[in-house]
Amino acid sequence: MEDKDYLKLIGENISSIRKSKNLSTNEFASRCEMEKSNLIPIEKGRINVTINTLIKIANALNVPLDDLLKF
Amino acid sequence: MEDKDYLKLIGENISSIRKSKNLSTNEFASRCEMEKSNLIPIEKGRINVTINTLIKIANALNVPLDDLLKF
DNA sequence: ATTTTAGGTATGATATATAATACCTTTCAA
DNA sequence: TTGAAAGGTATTATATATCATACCTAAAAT
Repeated sequence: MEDKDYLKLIGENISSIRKSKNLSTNEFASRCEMEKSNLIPIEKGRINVTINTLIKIANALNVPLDDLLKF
Repeated sequence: MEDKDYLKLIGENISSIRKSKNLSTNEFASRCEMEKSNLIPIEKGRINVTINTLIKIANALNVPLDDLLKF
């Protein structure tokens, strides 16, 4: 599997968990203490996220890190 | 748990798996197609690795990504 | 004794993740 | 019929991940 594919899957995981918790991108960004302009491309799989960012996201979504990395 | 702690744990995971497979840092770096000068600080938990790098590492070690992220 | 090999550090260059801000469009409630 | 609130994009700036290379020390191998 290509790197890009992993990023896309991670983005989809994040996006679908966020939606399942009824969080807007704004609310989500504020919980992550990150910029929406950075989070949306992450959900689209356009950014090669760092582990610290993934941890922030997992915390904001209140899920274990593993949930973001299911392939 | 602090970000730094996660990085340290991930580094320890990587280091101990590498050693358990009897890989030198040079051989490891070459399998990752990465620089040793970047991998050693990762093992020390000094670098906020990206997902693509973690995936390269997991592939080089022939373990699932999850194995690097056990806390 | 000399050479390898292994772990490790230092440094300058380049690519890119993230911040910060502004803006656009559509939808829907007031 | 306006004006929030939603998803999304664009851009500039800053921090830092990764590359590329050179170098050091200690321990083993020859």
